[in-house]
Amino acid sequence: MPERGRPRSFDRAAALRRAMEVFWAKGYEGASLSDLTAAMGINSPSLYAAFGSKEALFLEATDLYTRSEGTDIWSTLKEAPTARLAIEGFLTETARAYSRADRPQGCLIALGALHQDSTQGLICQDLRRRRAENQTALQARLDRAVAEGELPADFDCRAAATFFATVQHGMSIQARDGATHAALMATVAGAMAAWRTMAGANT
Amino acid sequence: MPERGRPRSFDRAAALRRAMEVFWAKGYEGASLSDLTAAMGINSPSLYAAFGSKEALFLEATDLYTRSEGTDIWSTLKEAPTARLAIEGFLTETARAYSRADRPQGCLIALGALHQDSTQGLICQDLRRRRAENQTALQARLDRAVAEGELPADFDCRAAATFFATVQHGMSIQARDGATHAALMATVAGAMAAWRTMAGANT
DNA sequence: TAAATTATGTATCGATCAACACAGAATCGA
DNA sequence: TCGATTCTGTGTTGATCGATACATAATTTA
Repeated sequence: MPERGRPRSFDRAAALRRAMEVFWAKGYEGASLSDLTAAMGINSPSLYAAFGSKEALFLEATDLYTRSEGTDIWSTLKEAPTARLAIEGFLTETARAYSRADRPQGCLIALGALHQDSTQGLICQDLRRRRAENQTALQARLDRAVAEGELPADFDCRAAATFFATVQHGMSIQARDGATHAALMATVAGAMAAWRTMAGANT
Repeated sequence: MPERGRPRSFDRAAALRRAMEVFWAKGYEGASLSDLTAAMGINSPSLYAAFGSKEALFLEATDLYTRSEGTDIWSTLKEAPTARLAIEGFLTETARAYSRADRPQGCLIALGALHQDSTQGLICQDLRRRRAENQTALQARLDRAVAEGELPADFDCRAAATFFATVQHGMSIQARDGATHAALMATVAGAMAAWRTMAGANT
């Protein structure tokens, strides 16, 4: 019954993916409707009919980003057998994802809208929430390791999660500056050097 | 002889400082001429007469930023007696500078223009150059420590500089997300934990 | 086939963008 | 005092921003 009237003549999911790539490369402000409609292959009335507004399109695009581009990173974090391998895998997957030749460099969540503004308060807030959720996921993995006795009880999971999340954010800027995969891995190595001090050499 | 014709009725240096704060808070794209002229207390023709264009104003503002806001961070790096204290001081000063209540949070150089665009290619390029210079300064300090025998000859100065520069970039995003000074210091502690592994426990 | 419904393309809306034309005002050297 | 020079405020420029009005096309239900 949702099939009444003239059917849509374009692939909504494909158009959303194109929009995601534009937002990813140019940020929310930097992506104009002209950029978006050109990449999506549609005219603006079709965009508004299908997605509602530029804001709503961005929110849907970030959702798609999290579901498609973020899965490797966050599934590695959760499924790795030890906390150390979880953090190392998390950062290694980040280095790989941020330096893919066929994708914009860096992270849409980290770089999409950093300057709060009256016209994009909602966007900023949404990305900020997503970044906070990521940091929470990091901390949850470390908390689990403490609960399972893998890490000492006095391990500061909150501080460590803050640190590793910050490193990941920095890697977005580094990648935007054209850093190679090897350069990003140098940062990963540095972060894992911190791990050895924080968790002890035996973990 | 530069005093001919009607004298300027506003303080050019003070106006530049106001412009710097607007760019710092909103980024290059996000700062409109209305924002700038309102903060500077002048009309747009005065802005163009005194600074040339929005682009030129931004470049002058980043220069002022480097000279005024960046001095503590980079003088600490150069003047600290040991490499370890240099890095620790560099990061500690960063944490302080990025979380000042009377300033925008994070760094103008890191956050001012991350999305390359035809209209702001020059701006992006300039900020990128400045970020590269900062990383070079970090590496130079570490190179010096190796040359002086403070660090082992096989210490990877380039990788370490990449790592600490990346941490600093991440702290800008962290600060933009409202991180307290204490939270930023948790990241500093993480980075210094890496130092202990990289340079050995005795440095 | 007719009525209802939804999508598309063209063309445009008012608002805002960065930048400037122009005339009057304020200082200079002569 | 006077011309030359430079700055200031008002008003406006063409371009672009995000978002729609409107007529037409394409489908479903009756």
